[in-house]
Amino acid sequence: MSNSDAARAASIGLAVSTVIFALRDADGAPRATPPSAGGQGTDAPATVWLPLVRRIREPQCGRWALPGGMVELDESLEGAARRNLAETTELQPTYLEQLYAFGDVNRSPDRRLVSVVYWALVRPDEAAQVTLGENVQWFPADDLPELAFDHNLIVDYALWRLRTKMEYSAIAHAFLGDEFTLAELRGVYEAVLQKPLDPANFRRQMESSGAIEATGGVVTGGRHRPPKLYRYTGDVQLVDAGPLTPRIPA
Amino acid sequence: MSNSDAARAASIGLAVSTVIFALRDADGAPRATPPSAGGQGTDAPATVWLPLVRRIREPQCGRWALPGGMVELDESLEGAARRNLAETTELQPTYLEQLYAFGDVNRSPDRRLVSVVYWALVRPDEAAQVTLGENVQWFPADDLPELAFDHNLIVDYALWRLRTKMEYSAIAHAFLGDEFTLAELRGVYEAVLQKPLDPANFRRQMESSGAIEATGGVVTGGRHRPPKLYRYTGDVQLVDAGPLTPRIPA
DNA sequence: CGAGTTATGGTCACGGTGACCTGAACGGAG
DNA sequence: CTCCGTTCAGGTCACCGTGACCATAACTCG
Repeated sequence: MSNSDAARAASIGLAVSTVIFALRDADGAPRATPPSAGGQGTDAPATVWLPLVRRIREPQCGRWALPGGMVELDESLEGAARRNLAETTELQPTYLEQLYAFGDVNRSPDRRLVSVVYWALVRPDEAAQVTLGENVQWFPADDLPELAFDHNLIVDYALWRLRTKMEYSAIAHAFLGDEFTLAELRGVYEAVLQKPLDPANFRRQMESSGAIEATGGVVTGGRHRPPKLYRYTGDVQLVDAGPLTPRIPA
Repeated sequence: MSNSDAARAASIGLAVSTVIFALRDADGAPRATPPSAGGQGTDAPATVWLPLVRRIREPQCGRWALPGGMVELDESLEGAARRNLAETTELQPTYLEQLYAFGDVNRSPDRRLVSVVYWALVRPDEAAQVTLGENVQWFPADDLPELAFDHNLIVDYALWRLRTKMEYSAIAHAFLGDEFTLAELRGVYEAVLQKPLDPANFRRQMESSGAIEATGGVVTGGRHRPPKLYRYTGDVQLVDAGPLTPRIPA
């Protein structure tokens, strides 16, 4: 329709970034309890954390930013997100979903840049493997420094999506291993939603949802009645993980 | 990180497309009742329709496709969507929200193309102004021909989003004028959700939600008790219309 | 005026939820 | 070995939103 759109549009840069969420202890410790092993069970309240990388190039050199990079010609958007994740943080997320495409004209001071942003959930034991260093560190999601570009806005939006989706979808297990106790699962909800939940009511809701089933095993070693282990059945759809997700039939 | 990403990525084309939804009579008539005027009230069941444009260039020349085009260097993504809408269908949507970024490697046979897709809701009186022709026509959203590229997938996803969001958000009024009767509002829900709703229960829910208020006016002329007119209060947030939407405080 | 139609208001049974209580099953202290 | 503190696990109960349904109101048209 316009005169010279194809030629001009070719110079818009296309990048991907990812907001990676993991649960860690409030003091920053990597949340010892991997998949509910016999460990003495960290019961300190967990909070939401995310890894950031320090920019080593202009513009905004030195500032913390979301991991990301340009999209290659021969990779999909999600593929580009996974590649950048592996390259910068060595993470292979349990859950990965597109969040939003940010494309304001002046969001990057250099050239015109459109970023397709993904958000990811990783298990604590995975998160612990992130090689920290001068240029990669974990930050509490609710108390971030001033980030590069519009990344503060992006993280806030991703955090809102995480908390909203946690209330109506079954994504909590992406923070846990294959087997988990109800207390651990409840801990995930409490960490994300930032409010205590009644253990008995939580149990009733989870059991009636059909999303989990008992494995038969229990966890011994605690100074109390041994809790049963559960796993996700997969019966409950992960609602709206994108257009390619099989939808619940009407 | 990679070797030549910036240079290669520069040649990925960035486009926007929009799925435009409007309600029309099942036979395709433009849904006479504009903003609940004195007209004799079309009470034929409405269904969801969308306008498509015929491609006049290769690739996929001749096929029907979503209205859209390339993003210019000096316009935002939403701005590009609005411009393309105005250019191809002369529409200024009441509601416009980003849907998803589609970026599979082979979704366009020609060159690598990433499309940021928006979805829009327009009022019937607006929709009636769309200049139809050989290359612009309305189609029922649930019975589409084979479209160009991956546009069938896109429309299906947009339709799923519309129906899902209709159940928990207050977007129905985007299909109506400033003032409307509860029957008209209920008709929107019934058309989108494809199921009849109890008039009395619907009234109760709408009134208790605080989303609407009576204007004081009524509609006379029907062969029955005159219904009150309502308007949206704006108190109820349009949930999740993107990162820039003010969020409900915790 | 009566018939037909929709608007509007009310009742009632049911299911899910939050608040709360009680017993079960462990480890540890004495 | 017993008592105790803890969490697990199962249950009760009041409340509220919902769907199904009934009744009356208020208009037009024949």
